Amino acid sequence: MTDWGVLTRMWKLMRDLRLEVTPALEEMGLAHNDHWLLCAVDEHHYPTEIVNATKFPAPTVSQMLKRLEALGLVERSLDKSDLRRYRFDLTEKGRQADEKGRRLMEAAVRRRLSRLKAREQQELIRLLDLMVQETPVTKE
Amino acid sequence: MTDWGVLTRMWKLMRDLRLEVTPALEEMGLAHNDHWLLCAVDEHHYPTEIVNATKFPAPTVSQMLKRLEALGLVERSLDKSDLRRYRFDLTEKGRQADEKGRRLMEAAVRRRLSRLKAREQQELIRLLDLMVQETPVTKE
DNA sequence: TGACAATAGTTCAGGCTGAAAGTAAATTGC
DNA sequence: GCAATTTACTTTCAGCCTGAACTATTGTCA
Repeated sequence: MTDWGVLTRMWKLMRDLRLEVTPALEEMGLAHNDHWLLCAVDEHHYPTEIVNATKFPAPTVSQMLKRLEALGLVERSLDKSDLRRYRFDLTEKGRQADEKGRRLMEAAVRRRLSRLKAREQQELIRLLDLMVQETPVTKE
Repeated sequence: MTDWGVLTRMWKLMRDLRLEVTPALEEMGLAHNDHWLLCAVDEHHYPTEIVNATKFPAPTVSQMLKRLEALGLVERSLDKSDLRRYRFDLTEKGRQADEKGRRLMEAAVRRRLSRLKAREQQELIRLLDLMVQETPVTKE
């Protein structure tokens, strides 16, 4: 069945990409998901927004931010206009880690994606895009 | 850049599929990766083979098998010809859980895949297949 | 045969994840 | 103005995951 075929192939692909990239990320002190968080902090500066963007559970984000803060990759500051809120920003070190992680991951993808012709790459993106769209939540 | 685009889309897709399917799997007492293990046990009956097939670390497989055994989904038996080895098989209950999990995951994929035309679905599989092929390991 | 290496799998300790509960500030409604 | 509710985020705790070290059995070869 096509459904199963697509699922297993994607699963293997993501798994293998992760296996390729994890050792290098670990040398930087990053757990495998940390890089996605850095990306999120780069454009969403508040925990709630980061939760919405990444769909990681709130406590996970809280812990990750605490850890990344301890590593000096993100910086926490109080929002004077609403004392419940913390603002987070990438530090210079954080920006570099983000850059480097991103290059690593891109390189891993490119090794595989380069097997496709340019037109096929475009087509792949288009098809993935169709699938990524939100499915309307069905109520019960 | 195309590489990044493909990566982020696939990441989101897998994440969302997982979020959709996890609650139902949890009701069955399964953690999010357990289903892949059941699939593996269905055709590879020894831990070492399961490690190779899934690329989960050996201790992970060991723990998962112990847990699934406690749930009555897999069955452990000693290999008389090599006392270091254990053989694992799905129980009837395990086969049913495998079936059910698979139907759940297929349904989740189908909801998204059905947005593509039949020919596009075939094309997607073909492109994914090209990417999944093992990259020869570069020695240093 | 008997020492040494290789193989199969497990145990353990520590880190990551996430549901539930907690704290603190802001907002709402009377 | 002030109790009740909402919002923002954190802490707690239990469970899953995994690298390192371990046990037990088999294979090798002198």
